[in-house]
Amino acid sequence: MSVENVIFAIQFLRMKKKKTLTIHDLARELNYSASTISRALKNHKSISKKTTQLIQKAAKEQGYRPNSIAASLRKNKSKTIGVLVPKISRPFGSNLISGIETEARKKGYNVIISQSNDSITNEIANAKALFDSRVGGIIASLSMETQNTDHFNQFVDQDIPVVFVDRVPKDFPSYHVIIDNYTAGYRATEHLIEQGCKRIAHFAGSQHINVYSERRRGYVDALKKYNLPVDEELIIYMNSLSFEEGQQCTEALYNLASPPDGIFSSNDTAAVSAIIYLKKSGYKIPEDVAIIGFNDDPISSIVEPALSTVYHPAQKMGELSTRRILEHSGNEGAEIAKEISVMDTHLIVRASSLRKSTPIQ
Amino acid sequence: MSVENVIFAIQFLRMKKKKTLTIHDLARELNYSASTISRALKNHKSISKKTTQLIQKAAKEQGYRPNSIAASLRKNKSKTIGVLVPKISRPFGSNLISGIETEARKKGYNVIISQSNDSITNEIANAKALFDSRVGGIIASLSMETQNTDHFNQFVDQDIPVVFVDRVPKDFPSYHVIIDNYTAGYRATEHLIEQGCKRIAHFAGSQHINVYSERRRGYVDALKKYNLPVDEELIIYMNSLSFEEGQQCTEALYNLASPPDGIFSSNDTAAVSAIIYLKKSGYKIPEDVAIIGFNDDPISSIVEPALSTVYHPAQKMGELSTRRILEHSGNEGAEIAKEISVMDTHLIVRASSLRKSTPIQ
DNA sequence: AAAAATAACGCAATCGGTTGCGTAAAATTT
DNA sequence: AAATTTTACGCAACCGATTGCGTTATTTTT
Repeated sequence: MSVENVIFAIQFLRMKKKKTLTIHDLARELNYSASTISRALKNHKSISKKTTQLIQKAAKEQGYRPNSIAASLRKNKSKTIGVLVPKISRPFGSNLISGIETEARKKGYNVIISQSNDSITNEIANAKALFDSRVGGIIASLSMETQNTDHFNQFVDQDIPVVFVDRVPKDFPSYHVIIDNYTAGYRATEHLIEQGCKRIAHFAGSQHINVYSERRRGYVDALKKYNLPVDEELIIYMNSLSFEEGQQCTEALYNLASPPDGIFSSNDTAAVSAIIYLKKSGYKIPEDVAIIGFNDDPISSIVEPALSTVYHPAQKMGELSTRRILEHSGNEGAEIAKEISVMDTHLIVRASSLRKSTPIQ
Repeated sequence: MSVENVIFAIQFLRMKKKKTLTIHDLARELNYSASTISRALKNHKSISKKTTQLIQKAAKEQGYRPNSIAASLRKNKSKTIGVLVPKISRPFGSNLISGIETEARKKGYNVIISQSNDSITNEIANAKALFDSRVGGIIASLSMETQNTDHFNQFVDQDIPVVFVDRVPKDFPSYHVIIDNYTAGYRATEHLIEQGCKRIAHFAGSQHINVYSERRRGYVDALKKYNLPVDEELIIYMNSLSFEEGQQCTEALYNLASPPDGIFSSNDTAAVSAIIYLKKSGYKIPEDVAIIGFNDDPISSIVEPALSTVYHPAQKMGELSTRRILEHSGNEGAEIAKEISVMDTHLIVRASSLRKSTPIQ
């Protein structure tokens, strides 16, 4: 058996794994240097038209695919956006990500996702992982537990753009993409007042999270504006705003001596749970209790009566966040310390809050 | 101005961007070679305990973070799983991804997502992008349009494990993670028959997609088994199984001379749209029409009457798919041509199909 | 025609870990 | 004590693309 044969045998065993074509393979074959191949493939002007075409043609024919890992290493940054959200499987999370993915892929960026499950420990670990893979930017929505955001400093230090979405920290030199939660909370409450509610309860979330404290602030101010008393008994602070928690809290709420005739919930899930609980308990919605939620989740238009809610542009927020990252990546060292983008939102009035019997104006 | 000053000035301008610590920086500082640092950080046995501890301590103190891009390049594969689904924002998509992310992160893998929006063009482009970023494995659920899967060959050629989930191709040498759609369709239909339905319609999806053709096959066989006629007029082939399409098709269906008394829908969205349409039209659910859907989306337990459906373990399927990838990556060149994992599912019977008035047994 | 400018490409370092192989020193065996 | 093995580490190539700088050949300018 000759040496030739041995080599052949080994190669045969490895045949399954075809070697991927590199820029150097093309260089050798076409009698050009790797640099020229690289430049030709990117339409660099210093390479002649003829050569460029020849190289591109050969690359295409032979199915050359660039190794973006190598490019990333060399350029010390990857065309990748890291995403850090509490939960992917919630409508907000998946719509946000869908928006990010759509916009990112348009520009040739990949999207790496991670979820904190509302745990700060996970959030920190995920931030590390995203950093290690040298993402070109990061889009984050904070976990319920997050009070300190030091784990995002590493990105700023490297001039890696950070965009906080929806649940954002108070002070952090980065991009923010949010909605006006205060005004939304105000308008939602005002709407209930206009529908004749006198005693309006509020399902609140953790108050160190901006979205929940702002919604609460809007709620309180609307009551004050219309000279309604602010009764702390009617503000229910929930941990998760889950369906189960919503049911329990509603039950407690309606065991009060004087239960509310309206509920502004900080999310749709809890609002829907209230609707279901109250209907079962014999209350009429919206006649006895008018209800408005937040987010416009799919369930809100399915429940009966259909839930009034605040539209939350999750998909659009994802798209805008991505654009912010890409803009920043375009002009390195942009001198932006902080930029807040407030996206549009509006009430969606459905049956759960519309008392046809009491037209206000 | 001395040269020193010039350099200082330049460095000052760049100060914003702190240099990241590399293995070589540590090597220089600790008087070891880069190889030793690298090995020590991975607890390689050829490095003494003392040195290992010393190096790990220094690395930790100085906040060293490995550049996983560099590692990926050298090892020619990344600890990254690529995901390709039709739509992230649908419950199935987001739950699947959630499962993938959970399992992947546990093992230190990143997850890159992409959505085809049910377009074959996007699917091909996304497959390319995932290949270019040299993912360690790929998990895919086919688009509605996909009939040819050549764009997945590049992964097989490189021995990059491919897992198809839910919507899978007929013949492809890879892992498959599915449910038994035939049996599920059979049981769902059987359930309606047991509830006294005699004329059962079926909302079907594109028949070149395995999940829809299998469900249809189960439906047909159940009818035959119970000696009910198979009326092609009652099998509605939809394109998207969307809410709107569901409503339109339901309308057409109930304009027939003899409309059905039961509907087995291939998804929950269309089933819910039928419930809402029929209720509005004065039909009683389940007395006049018993309905069962597929997937167990959140809306199915919110709609009234609550929708009976087939449980779809999306999250679990994501977790298992990920495990398949990791197993394969563990033992290179595993001789697996094809492996099909069928996950458990079951009926969830709710009010929309439960005719208390007609207990069969 | 000489000088200058431009076009078209190659060289070689670089990004930051990883790893096969080599080697000196220490430990163990005979 | 000599021979052998083991321990602990370094050298240098490597992964594949990118890019500053340099070098011819060609074209343009004066």
